Amino acid sequence: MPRMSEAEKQKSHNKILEAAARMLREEGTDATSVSDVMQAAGLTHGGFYRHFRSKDELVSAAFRKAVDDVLTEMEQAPDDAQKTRARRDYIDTYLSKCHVDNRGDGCPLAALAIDLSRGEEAARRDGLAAVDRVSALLKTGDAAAQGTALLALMVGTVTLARLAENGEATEAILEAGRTGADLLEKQWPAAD
Amino acid sequence: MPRMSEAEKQKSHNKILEAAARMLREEGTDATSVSDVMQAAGLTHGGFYRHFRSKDELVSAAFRKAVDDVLTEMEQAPDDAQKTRARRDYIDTYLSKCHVDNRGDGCPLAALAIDLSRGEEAARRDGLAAVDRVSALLKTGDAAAQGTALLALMVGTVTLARLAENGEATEAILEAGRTGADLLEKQWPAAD
DNA sequence: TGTACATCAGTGAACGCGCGTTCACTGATGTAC
DNA sequence: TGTACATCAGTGAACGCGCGTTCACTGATGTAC
Repeated sequence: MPRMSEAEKQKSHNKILEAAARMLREEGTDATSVSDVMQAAGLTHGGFYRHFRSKDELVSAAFRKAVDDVLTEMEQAPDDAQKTRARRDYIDTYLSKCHVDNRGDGCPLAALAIDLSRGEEAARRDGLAAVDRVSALLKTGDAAAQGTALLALMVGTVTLARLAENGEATEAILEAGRTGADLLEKQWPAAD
Repeated sequence: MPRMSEAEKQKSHNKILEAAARMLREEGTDATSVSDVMQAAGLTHGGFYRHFRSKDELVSAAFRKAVDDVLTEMEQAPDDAQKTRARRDYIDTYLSKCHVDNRGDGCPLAALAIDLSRGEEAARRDGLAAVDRVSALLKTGDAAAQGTALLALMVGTVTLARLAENGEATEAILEAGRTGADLLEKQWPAAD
């Protein structure tokens, strides 16, 4: 059966990355095994090291892919009106029960920031780069800090909401987050 | 050498809980082994099951202890003036570099909320109970949602700040969180 | 108060298991002539 | 364009290792008389 063509290899590579990006967000880095990822990608574990040098490298690559997936739409907005709309949609979707219930394709920071912060320096750098990127997209004016605070509130809200099992408690936490986000958007103090 | 007296057993029990409460917050639930905890408590791993039925039970107990440790001071404030002061201190300490750098005796929700949310129902219940308890202490008026939003912002801020390695980036994220917290405290919309 | 005995906290070897990683192997792919 | 051969993507067995948990054992503790 082997060997596959270069095009086939690229397809396998993408499948592994996609499976990892989903599973890592669902279960965390420690609970996601290389074998599980390879199986989800339709391959066997032995071939993993033709694609990545280590599990750590996969985690980094999958995290960056997840960030790209989640942000491309917002970053591609051509003008200010579109940007504002994309930003609104992002916040509304972020603070929704759907996001809380679907970790696998949700915010990579909400799912993995703690794991990354406990890992190697390279992993933390990836995480921090994502923070900067999302913060920049979220701010309404000049204040970078506004975007950062908004992101922090959103990450915290979804993290806490994921502790709730019944819809009522989840919704209460999300609603608190929405009210807070509104405040941070509209009342952020003008830069000095 | 064995057997120890009941008093000695209680001391061992407390040592195990304290070691676990610290190590779990530092490394997370998956990366903290029963053997590591027992060693940190000055015991050998085999005796663990005289104290807890499983690792899951230890995680729950240690999380609850950590929440108690972190909140007792604030909850014991006798009058409103003391409560306000304790609340202020809590927020200031929470959003400090010291808290970012010291996971082991920091906020158990910032350290473990994700792990708990991925675990058994009992673990999630413990986490949600902690959210309710802290939220109630953080709100300034009648609005429970205010406390929840403030907690979410604080948890998110420290989580993101822990991705940064150098003091400058950490401080920028913390400062954004502080400004946001101020806003949530002072500008929260009056209840209808 | 003293004695006989059951209890059980703590020890350390052992259990089965899944982990990340390595390796010999297969055979289609890509390349050099 | 056809042929010979090196490359290497993917397979599946195997590696050492640390995990959570169990267990036979020890001997001081607590209890019953």
